[in-house]
Amino acid sequence: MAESSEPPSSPRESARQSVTLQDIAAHAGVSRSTVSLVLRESPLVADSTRTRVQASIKALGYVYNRGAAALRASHTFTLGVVVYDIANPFFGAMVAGIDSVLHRENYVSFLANSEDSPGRQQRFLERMREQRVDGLLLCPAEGTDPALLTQLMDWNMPCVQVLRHIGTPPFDYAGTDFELGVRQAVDHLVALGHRRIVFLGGEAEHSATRARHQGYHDAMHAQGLGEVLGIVRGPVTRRAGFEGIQTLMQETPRPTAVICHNDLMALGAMLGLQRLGLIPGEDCAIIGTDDIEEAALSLPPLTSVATHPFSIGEEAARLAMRRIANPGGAREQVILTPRLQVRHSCDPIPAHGEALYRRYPHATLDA
Amino acid sequence: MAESSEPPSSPRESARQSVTLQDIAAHAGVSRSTVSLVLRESPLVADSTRTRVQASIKALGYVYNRGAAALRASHTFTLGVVVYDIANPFFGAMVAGIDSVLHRENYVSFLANSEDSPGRQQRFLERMREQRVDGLLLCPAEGTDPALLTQLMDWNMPCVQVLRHIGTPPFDYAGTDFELGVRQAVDHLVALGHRRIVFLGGEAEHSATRARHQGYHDAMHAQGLGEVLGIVRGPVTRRAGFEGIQTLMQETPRPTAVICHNDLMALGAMLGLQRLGLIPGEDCAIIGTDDIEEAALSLPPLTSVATHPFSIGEEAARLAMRRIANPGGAREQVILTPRLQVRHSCDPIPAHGEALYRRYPHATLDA
DNA sequence: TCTCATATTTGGATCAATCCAAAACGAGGC
DNA sequence: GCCTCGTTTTGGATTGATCCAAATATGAGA
Repeated sequence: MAESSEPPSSPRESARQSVTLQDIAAHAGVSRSTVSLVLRESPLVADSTRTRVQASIKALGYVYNRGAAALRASHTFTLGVVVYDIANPFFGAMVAGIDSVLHRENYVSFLANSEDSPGRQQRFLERMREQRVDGLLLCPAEGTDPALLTQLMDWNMPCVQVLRHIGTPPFDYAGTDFELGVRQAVDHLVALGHRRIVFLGGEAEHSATRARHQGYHDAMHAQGLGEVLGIVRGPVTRRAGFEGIQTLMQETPRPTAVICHNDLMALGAMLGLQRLGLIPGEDCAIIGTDDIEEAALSLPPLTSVATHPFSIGEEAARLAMRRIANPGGAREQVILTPRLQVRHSCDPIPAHGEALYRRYPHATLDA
Repeated sequence: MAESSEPPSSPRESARQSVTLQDIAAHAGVSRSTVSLVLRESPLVADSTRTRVQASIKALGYVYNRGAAALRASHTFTLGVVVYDIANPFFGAMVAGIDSVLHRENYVSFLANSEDSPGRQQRFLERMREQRVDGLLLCPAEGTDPALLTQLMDWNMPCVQVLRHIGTPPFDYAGTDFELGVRQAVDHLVALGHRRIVFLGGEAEHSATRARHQGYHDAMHAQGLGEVLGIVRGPVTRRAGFEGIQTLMQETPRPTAVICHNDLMALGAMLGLQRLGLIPGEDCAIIGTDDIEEAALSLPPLTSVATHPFSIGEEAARLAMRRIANPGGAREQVILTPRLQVRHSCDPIPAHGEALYRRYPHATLDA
């Protein structure tokens, strides 16, 4: 129906169907099998043969058919990647890290954005199974049933969890030490003289949140501030930061410092302070998590726990490569060390005159 | 070698190789062909048969093999997507838009980050051909040879260009009206009383830059400001904005307003002003392009030409679906209309006392 | 020159689906 | 009871590579 009589515009020799191994073999005077070996860069074939075959491949304009190869071979050189919010620049950087490693390894990846919906995630994973991908990189959607891991094992599908994890060890995982990160933030604030330190964000539904809350709890206790204030649970969006801090600032006594679940929240929180006519750093210190690029550009520049998304992506991809090469090997957890990137959102600014921020009482998230 | 004697942990019946159409057929008492028709939701099969077959499929735990299907069928329900900077939140949003459409259409996509390298892009495209993807969504890397389009036609590979385009029409394209966007920015500034308006950024190596420059040129002439100032070409990164504006501010007479190629540059430019002790809006108005999420969060909130990346992604994906369904159809260009999102980076702030921004003379991109 | 080990090459079976032309079925009409 | 026509179903050919065991070529040493 949609089949025109002729391939519209190719004066070349794509006229016939398509060139196959068989054609190359005939042209080069060898067998199909030998051509196949050349394509796969097998050391078995003699140099002279290899050269001849390669010439034929070029001459006939051969195109390798991965689908056909995959039918028989055990690998597809293909990976599935699931993130839950690709619009978040943190994940953009992470995907860039993944891509850089896969490119070197001659792998290619399917990407899906689960939007934190376990159903959507599940559909994609099933599709990946149908595509016979060699493995998965998975940032599990919030609320994912831990049984998913068992399912993937049943499927015999290597899976590296990234950033968040579900189920119980051992599993493959690449992420950062969130507990340490929060501890660094708390210690930094305490050193600056803060005691009323709140942790803002997270619903405790997944590991990355639990780890942060645990880190906060432990660090506060270690500093002898255990019960001074606490954790405010909630979503982790800009808006949640914007609104959350405004609520916090109405409490008495006020907190003097807030550590945010991620930079998006922290940037929202700074805007929220401004909305109240307060000054980030002076009226309330703010620390974010992730150190996305934007963090350096806010006013004041945001102090943030750098979690190195690009590196996490690289490590996750490398781990997946190792697991694919050795499916039975011991599971690994690659935990990067975060680093507190100190900027100016905790500086007590020497007050002189009207606070500049108060010039923008109209600051909102939408305008 | 890496083959353990037993699939490690599946008490289920994945014990044997894998379930094929043949097995389903036997179980349901029909032929292979019928099962295939059921899988493809053909209206040919009788309801009773369909039900029976579906039951068998479920009972045996069948997994569709896309590789095998692709070998014979004309479609793979697979797409290749190439962007040049996935870490840029603009592209994150665009990819999210693409993903949302593809998900509805039961398509799945390979993603590559070309890093604006034509070589890397070419490698990926060849790989996509090997994978027999049904089509491509391509944001061409800077410096891509226009002959690429001819090559893709030779390959018989549908391709929708996004945001940038190479070659000459007709081709499929989805993007925004950059010329109009810049015109809106210029007109807005002129209405505020500005005359010394500079356009900052772009190397004129690709369509999206040329269109912006053209739009600037036309709008300035329409306003009778043709030769007042001009375009400063260069890279389009945050750093370029940061440094570019500092150079501009040392010229005499200074520009009073700067329109930036994208928001990243604009955010960098605002920081650059602060570094000089100048105030965005008051000492120099700034307008960005894209209206990424961060734009609302800067201080002052950035006025920006909204280009709706999510919608562009959706439109591009929909166009690709149409082209795949009808390869011979007339090429389409889907051009969205940008909208000037006015915030406060052009407000002449009533001066009172020391400018708050001057409190952060240490503002840099790295700290 | 013959043997034996090593280095190359090969053909047939196989992977798991789709395509297609033809066969089987079932219900009306004559 | 036979014929026709539309609806379902089917078997065989086909897609294009890899796997594997066996065949052949090559070279060194006796």
